[in-house]
Amino acid sequence: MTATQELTKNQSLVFDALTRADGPLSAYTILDQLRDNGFRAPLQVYRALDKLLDYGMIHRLESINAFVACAHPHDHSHSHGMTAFAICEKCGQVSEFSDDVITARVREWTNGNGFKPSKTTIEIRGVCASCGTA
Amino acid sequence: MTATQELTKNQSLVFDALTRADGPLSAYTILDQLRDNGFRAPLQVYRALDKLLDYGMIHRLESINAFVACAHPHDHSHSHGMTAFAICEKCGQVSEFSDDVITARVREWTNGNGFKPSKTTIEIRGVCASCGTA
DNA sequence: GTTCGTATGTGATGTTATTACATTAGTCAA
DNA sequence: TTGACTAATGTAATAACATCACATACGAAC
Repeated sequence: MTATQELTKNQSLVFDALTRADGPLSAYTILDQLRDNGFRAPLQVYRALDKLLDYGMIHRLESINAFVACAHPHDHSHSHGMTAFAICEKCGQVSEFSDDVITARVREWTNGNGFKPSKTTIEIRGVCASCGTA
Repeated sequence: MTATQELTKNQSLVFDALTRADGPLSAYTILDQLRDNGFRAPLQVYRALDKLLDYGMIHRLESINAFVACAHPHDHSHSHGMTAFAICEKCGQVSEFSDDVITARVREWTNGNGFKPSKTTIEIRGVCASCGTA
């Protein structure tokens, strides 16, 4: 995988839709946005999303069944760590961060218990600073 | 809420189903198991699940859309901390644990960013020790 | 140009969750 | 006891999320 991944037409369309958006989008929202580009079926979206997830260009937010463009596309600092997400339930904004201490601590548990992790999800739902003071 | 929560008939049936199970169950699996007890519609299950979640007697596993009975029903040690789950993708077994360091670290981030958390999800998917050596 | 792997198109289906509305059962006060 | 209120339940329909199965197109390698 190179710095800038070569994307197919559908993958580009889906990635652009997520990049344009100011927050996470559901697969069906993406589908609706891309109807004018010839998208007809959910699978067109899901297949593109799968690849983009593979490439590490987007994230899936498990707790809200939505997808978001990676906030740090050029930053490989957390490529070996876990990424955590704070999701505002008021405005939908997502903050992405990674924490070495949490990563280490999770790895301690998995090592200690013989568990081979493949994907770790850390999602905090709540109310962001802007919405909390408003 | 007392030590032992008073449950309604449907709540008891759903809770018992989850307690009997040796792993997480989807809402529709629970529904199927309770057909003989008069369950007909998803809502009967979802309503009971909502209450049981409220009472802290069960957990929802966001990454696999399933529910599991709390592994430490009489242990209030992690009632103020976050609960993490290791989910084996081979056998479905779920290990539940809580970690004060992770809890503290997450709280540091939320405090530092003015984020008011309501629910935090930590789920590790992978292969458990038993399945890894098999 | 044939073969092969990858990407795409399309319809149908499977799975998870909620909305809307009707009914039942228990509690409490007048 | 009645009425009013609240919680729980029953049921049908629908919404939201995801995959399967199969057909077609496209590009690279030989």
